[in-house]
Amino acid sequence: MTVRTRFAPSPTGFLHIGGARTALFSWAYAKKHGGKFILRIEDTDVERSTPAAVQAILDGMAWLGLDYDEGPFYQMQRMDTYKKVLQSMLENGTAYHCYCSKEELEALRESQMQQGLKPRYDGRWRPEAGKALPQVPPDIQAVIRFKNPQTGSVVWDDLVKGRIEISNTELDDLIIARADGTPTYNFCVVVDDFEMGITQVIRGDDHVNNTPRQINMLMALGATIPQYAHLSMILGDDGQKLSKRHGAVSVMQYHADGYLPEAVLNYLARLGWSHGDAEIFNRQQFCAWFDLDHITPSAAQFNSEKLNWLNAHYIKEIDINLLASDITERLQANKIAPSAAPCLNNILALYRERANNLNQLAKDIAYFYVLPTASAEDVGKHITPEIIPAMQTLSEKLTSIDWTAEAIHREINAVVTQYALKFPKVAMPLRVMLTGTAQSPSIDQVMALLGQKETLTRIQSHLA
RNA sequence: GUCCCCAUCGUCUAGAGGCCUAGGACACCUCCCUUUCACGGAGGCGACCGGGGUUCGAAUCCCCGUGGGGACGCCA
Repeated sequence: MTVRTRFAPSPTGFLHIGGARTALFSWAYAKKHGGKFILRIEDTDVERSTPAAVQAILDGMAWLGLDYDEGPFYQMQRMDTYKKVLQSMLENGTAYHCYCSKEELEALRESQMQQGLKPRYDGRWRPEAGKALPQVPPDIQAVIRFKNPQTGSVVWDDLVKGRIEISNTELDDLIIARADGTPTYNFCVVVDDFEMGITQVIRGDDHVNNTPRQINMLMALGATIPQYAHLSMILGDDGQKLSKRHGAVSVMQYHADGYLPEAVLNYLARLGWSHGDAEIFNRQQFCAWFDLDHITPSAAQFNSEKLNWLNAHYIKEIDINLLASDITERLQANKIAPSAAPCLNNILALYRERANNLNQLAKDIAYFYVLPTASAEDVGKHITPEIIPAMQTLSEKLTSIDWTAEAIHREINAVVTQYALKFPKVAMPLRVMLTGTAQSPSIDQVMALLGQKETLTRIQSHLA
């Protein structure tokens, strides 16, 4: 049987880091087994679903390079199918109408909680042989409930958590269609997983409790039960649960924050999954290695430091032209247009080795295209009155040489010798004058890239 | 409250009864490289939640605690 996995987000917000990992694992599992990966948008919550959120999910997946073989399917467009299944369940007695009002149910829940019981529907409208049902109230629109088995238990062998058994006495008759007739989550999932032939359901472990209900419905529909793999949640950097208010950032936020998708992907892959000691691996390698056996059942805490480390790695690795176009966008976002003169590719070749963030990288090289302003502190510390004569001499020497890093280096050395100084005594003021900061790669290389004219202009402006 | 799940360095993890004096990675510390800051290289610090079993032998299996988390919607 060919593997078919799916990612089924609800479009009520952006694609966050936990959802992205779920998608990644489902995607990788399908790739690994030569199967199909399906994207299904679970938009049956009309109140909260938005087209913007759908787009955000699509964008997030595209950015990470998670392509799907089928879909996106939208549940709201599959109403006819659900209605049909609902009707047949009503007919064969696996579902029934319930006329309880929301207030009635609320009261029931409350009293059960008070008694220390697990709140659940008491089955007052559940048809039973020889049981008299209440009078149908005229003013209430019925919901449809699934007639869950009341004895026995549901058992499945979870691919990450192992065997899980839940007694049917823990379950109640859940609502599968609202009063307005729209089907609810648990029902749509079941119908879709069945009809789409999903073989492995890989999802967050907040769904563990839904699984027995879904299995019961699947059985009522005569479906083959898929395998389930429940992934533990991802905690924030501080060990706290991720929430909209607390660190659950959109994957696109990582793009905005200067991360390469390769780094985020690699990081996410290692969060809860491992392949021996392997830490760095690309998409292809991951797909070849991925399996459900090496997923950790416990929750994982997000660690930005490690993401930074991976980002640094991929900034070094990425194709220089791709890096240049990314950095160009970031420069432009800061109203800086990289000109042809100092070649961006060459600048990046020099700077990528030391960067771990694209925004920082763009910021660090901005001085090539826009005149930097050094802090008074750096100026005062490095451009001292004593060094001015040496700088003046250097400036003169630099006017008549071949503009290469080697030649520049020779001239600096000559001045260092002439004035009996240490190399940094000359290099540091140059750094401050040319880059506006006290940190940069080798100053001779910086000068070579900056160009003779611009270099001399900047030096002179500090000597005048 | 009820049900379910989880538990190895600060963090991510390796670990399928002897390969474990518990390995790797991030972070941190030291040193080296050096033209500043980084990068890179070499070292270092640092963990099996507790208690009982089972076994010749347990990080690994079982039980009980403890701690954490999740679920209990006409949300998904």
